[in-house]
Amino acid sequence: MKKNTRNTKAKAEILKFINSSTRAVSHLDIQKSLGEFCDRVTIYRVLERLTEEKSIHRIVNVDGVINYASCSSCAAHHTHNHVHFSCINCKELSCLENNEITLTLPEGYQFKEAFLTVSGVCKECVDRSLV
Amino acid sequence: MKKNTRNTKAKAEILKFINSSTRAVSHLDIQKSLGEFCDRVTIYRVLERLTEEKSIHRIVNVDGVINYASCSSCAAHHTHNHVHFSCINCKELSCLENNEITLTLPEGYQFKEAFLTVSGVCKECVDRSLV
DNA sequence: ACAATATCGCAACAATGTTGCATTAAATGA
DNA sequence: TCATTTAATGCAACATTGTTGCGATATTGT
Ligand SMILES: [Zn+2]
Ligand SMILES: [Zn+2]
Ligand SMILES: [Zn+2]
Ligand SMILES: [Zn+2]
Repeated sequence: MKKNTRNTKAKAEILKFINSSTRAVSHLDIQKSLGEFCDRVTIYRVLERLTEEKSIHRIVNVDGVINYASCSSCAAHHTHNHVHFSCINCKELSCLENNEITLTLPEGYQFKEAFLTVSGVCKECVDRSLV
Repeated sequence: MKKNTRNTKAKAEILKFINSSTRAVSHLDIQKSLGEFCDRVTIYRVLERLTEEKSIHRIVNVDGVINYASCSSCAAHHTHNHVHFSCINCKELSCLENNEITLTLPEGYQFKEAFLTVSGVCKECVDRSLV
């Protein structure tokens, strides 16, 4: 028996925030944005549900902080093996599309998923520092 | 004026543990291994120092847990851009040598470092499950 | 509308990481 | 060797982040 999920205000609001953001957001980002809208714990649980439903995907940043991003752009390739970019200046974490990677594992290893994050300076920050 | 670091028992013991391990280890792994040898806080501070001194390097696992591994094998290429492997079964996290990756960033972006971790099943676990 | 139950809020807890400060112990040179 | 300097430690207290249990609430299929 499958358990059916419900469309609640918290879920809608959180998904809207994630979808409207150009970068991946953390639990803390969401909490700050929503304010007193809902409880801290609810955010954790909604994020878990949204991830299970594949409405969003989780990205572990280079510092270990878990972030979430919309899956709208991923819908096409159906995988989350694409590259993520983490700006060391503004801390932006975003998805880089059209960046496939190929690699070979040692003999006997089974591949499941690739997590690739590149750190550096994003275009905005580069432009700002040149001005 | 540079601040000189000292060779203490805690530092020696922690580095020995990391170097003698075939996989990357977490703060918790070290704590369990050392027992009452030194304080929890000391481990945090030693890991920070060892990382600064580039005796070890940090690897963020796919679940966000920070691990540490020896840099002995990295000494040759002087970068930590190599691929890491995370076993979904035994949780092993290790460095994969001889696995260079090339990728292109969008126009205007500056590259600094690449963090690539592949999840899957390690050889040991594959063999075990086939028996 | 109503019953079933997924979800929520709250409180309490657990895990992980940080900070301040008095004490200890490396490293250095006399 | 011994005294001096100060990096490093231990401990306590705190901060942050994530989890769990449970009674109350709200969504959804009928
Ligand atoms: Zn930036
Ligand atoms: Zn992505
Ligand atoms: Zn394994
Ligand atoms: Zn490595």
